[in-house]
Amino acid sequence: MPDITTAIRGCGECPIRHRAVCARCEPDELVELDSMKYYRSFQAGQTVVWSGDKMDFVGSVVSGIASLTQTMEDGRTQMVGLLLPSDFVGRPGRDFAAYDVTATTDLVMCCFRKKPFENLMARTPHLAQRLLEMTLDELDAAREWMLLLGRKTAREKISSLLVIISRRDASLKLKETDGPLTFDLPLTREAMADYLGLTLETVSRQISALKRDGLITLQGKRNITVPDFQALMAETGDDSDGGFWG
Amino acid sequence: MPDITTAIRGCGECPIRHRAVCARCEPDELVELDSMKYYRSFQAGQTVVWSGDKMDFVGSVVSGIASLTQTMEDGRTQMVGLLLPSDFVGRPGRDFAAYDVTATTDLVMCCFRKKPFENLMARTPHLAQRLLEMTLDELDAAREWMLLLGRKTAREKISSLLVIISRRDASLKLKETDGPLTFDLPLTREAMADYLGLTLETVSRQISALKRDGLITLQGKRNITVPDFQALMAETGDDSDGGFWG
DNA sequence: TCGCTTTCTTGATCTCGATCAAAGAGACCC
DNA sequence: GGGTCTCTTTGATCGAGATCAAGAAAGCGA
Repeated sequence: MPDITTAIRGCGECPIRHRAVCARCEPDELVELDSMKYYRSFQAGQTVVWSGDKMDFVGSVVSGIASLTQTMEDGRTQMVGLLLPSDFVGRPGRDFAAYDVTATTDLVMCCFRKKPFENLMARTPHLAQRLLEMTLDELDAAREWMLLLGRKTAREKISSLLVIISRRDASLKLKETDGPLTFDLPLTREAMADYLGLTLETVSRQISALKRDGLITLQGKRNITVPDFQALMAETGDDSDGGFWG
Repeated sequence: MPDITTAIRGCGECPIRHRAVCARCEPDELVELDSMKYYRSFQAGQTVVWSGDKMDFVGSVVSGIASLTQTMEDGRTQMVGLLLPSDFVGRPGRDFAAYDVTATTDLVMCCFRKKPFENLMARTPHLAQRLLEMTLDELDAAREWMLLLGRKTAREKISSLLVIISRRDASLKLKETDGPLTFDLPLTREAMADYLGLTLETVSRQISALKRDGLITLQGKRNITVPDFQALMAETGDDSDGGFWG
């Protein structure tokens, strides 16, 4: 059982972009495991690292969801990755974060101090191969997303996102895929918009439209039921066989 | 010096999606190097592999440019990667192509037969680490492109593409970056549109607009001069320091 | 040189999603 | 309960880029 040797709590404001002024970014909790790794937990909405900041660790998600986002000077933002449990973040050999990493839900990460991790990698050939596998998967996902961002309509984008989330949820629960499927959206409308390259109003309207058309039903704002998965799939524009995400 | 032991000229049908109309796909030339690798050359426009086809090799670009594209059932296409000399394509451990790979210009590839290559990888730890590096670079590029596809305007997209191409061209020629910069576009308007998530008409209009505004001049359709690189950069929406592509 | 094809440009119009604006629905606190 | 958040929905309008439609320019083979 890990021993809590440190617990830090920070504070202040978080003005996006001009981060020099940001005094409280990471009121998180830190749990020391050994000389190489430690757990850190974040509440939903907290920032793990800012793009460009020094990042002296790599890590993987233990529980919860984190997002990678890029922001332009004028504030336009695009989510470029969603990190689920077991996903890896950080680049051995690079000292600065390339993206903003944010906790989308409550989040626990297992962090490895960079130097020891790099040493481990040099000693363990299998580790690089495993990371290569994972990175290639991420690259495939990123390219799938490029098709979505570049060519899909708003309705197709929303449907695709719902399909992906419900698929993942179903696989976690090991449920059969026929019959109604119910799950919670782990993202706000705004986060969905940032992921899909839309505005939050359009996201809201398209969700309402899918509801109106009987493709989904809502309980509250975040809980979604898909009565006919195939029907929703047909709205995504993807091959019916499921393609990459299948 | 490699010995030409085989020279094949291939052909047939291409039954992927609606490609049945395609009568001749890969009239390429093959140059055997050794039991593990060989060269193949393609003319501009030829297809290296179709998405979903069996792919019993991995390879890297020797000269020319290849593109990775994804196509939806109704024909919408999105380019998801541009392969420049030294770039790698194919995934060890996967037997089928995930994307259409097309020669954008005349192209020479160095192909490695998959099995021997996988054996080599198992024996050579450094190889996986090198591939990991390259894949992480591609992932960064893909994510940069996601921001472009999701959030940039048509003018910003075109400017970004021109900046990337001119940067690469300048670095190949080892020219100083101040002063006018001249280069040939290696892509048709349609290919640019597929890369940028636009239509070819919009690409054409935006290029005309940049010309009208004095940011570029054209000699013919493909040869572009950038009189003031910083001015063009300012149109991309990116940080002035160049960010990832710098 | 003359077609013929491919590539590119430009114009007119339309539409989907953005933008601007307001109000509803919860959650939380006092 | 009221007050004040944040998140979400919905309406009205606008505009960037798509679509439809001609042509122009360039390349190429006969």
